[in-house]
Amino acid sequence: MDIKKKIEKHNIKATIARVSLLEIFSQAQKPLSYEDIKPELKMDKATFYRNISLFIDAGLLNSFESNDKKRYFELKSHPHAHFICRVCNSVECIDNLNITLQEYQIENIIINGLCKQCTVRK
Amino acid sequence: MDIKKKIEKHNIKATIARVSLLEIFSQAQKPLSYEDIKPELKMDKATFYRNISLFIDAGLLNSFESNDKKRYFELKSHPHAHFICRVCNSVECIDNLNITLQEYQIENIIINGLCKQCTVRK
DNA sequence: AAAAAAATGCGACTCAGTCGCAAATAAGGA
DNA sequence: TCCTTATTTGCGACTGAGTCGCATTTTTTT
Repeated sequence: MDIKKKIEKHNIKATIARVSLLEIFSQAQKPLSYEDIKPELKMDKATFYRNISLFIDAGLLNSFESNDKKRYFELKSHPHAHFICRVCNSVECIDNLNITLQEYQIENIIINGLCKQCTVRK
Repeated sequence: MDIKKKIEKHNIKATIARVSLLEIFSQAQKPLSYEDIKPELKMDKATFYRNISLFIDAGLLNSFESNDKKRYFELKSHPHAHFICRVCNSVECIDNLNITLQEYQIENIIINGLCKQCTVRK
């Protein structure tokens, strides 16, 4: 089981709850909010957040806030930016965008505005 | 009264509550959260949020989420990015960063990571 | 000045996220 | 295998941002 090893590599015990949680993120193609995950969640809300924090601290997960007050989580794979549409609230991953800032260490970039579809409709 | 005119320009009635609210943002040098504003707030929480939404829809204010689960508001003046530090949670305005995305309309950019001070301390 | 429309305050509510604690599960000896 | 200890989990209660309906106040219109 690949995921189990991935967890244990970070000195975290691979409990059933944790493996199933990371599995959800592995199968997703884009960031997920608690609301997205809730239906298929087999653990308590508190446990969910505790494990999410654990994964974030370990560097396995990334989290950021949308403009619609939702917090999104995703697997920390390759660094990339996220575009969040003000109108339709969709979240898109933006690759091939390289920004550097002197003396700052960038971990995530969120761009707010109008997505392709919503720009056209204006 | 400058602020009053600014509000009325957007077809919004310049009530006392609204003028006082925009005044707070005019005097601030950086984005403010509800928590920051609360002490000097003279209106009800509901009214505050209603007026904030109004200003945002009118394009007078900008809002974005920090990584510490707080929502920040600021006057929409010149377009610029924001840097939020994962460690000290400080919010900094980043000028002279120009990013363009084909077919997307960018309204705000939030960069998460480690700020200058916290990068050094690592 | 009266009637209609908009803005506000109030209270109740929702929902994400947190915390303490007790029960359950896992790990480590002897 | 049994006992002890450390971790993890579920449960319930709680906080705090943000929303909603409704009655009251303020503003606008006729």
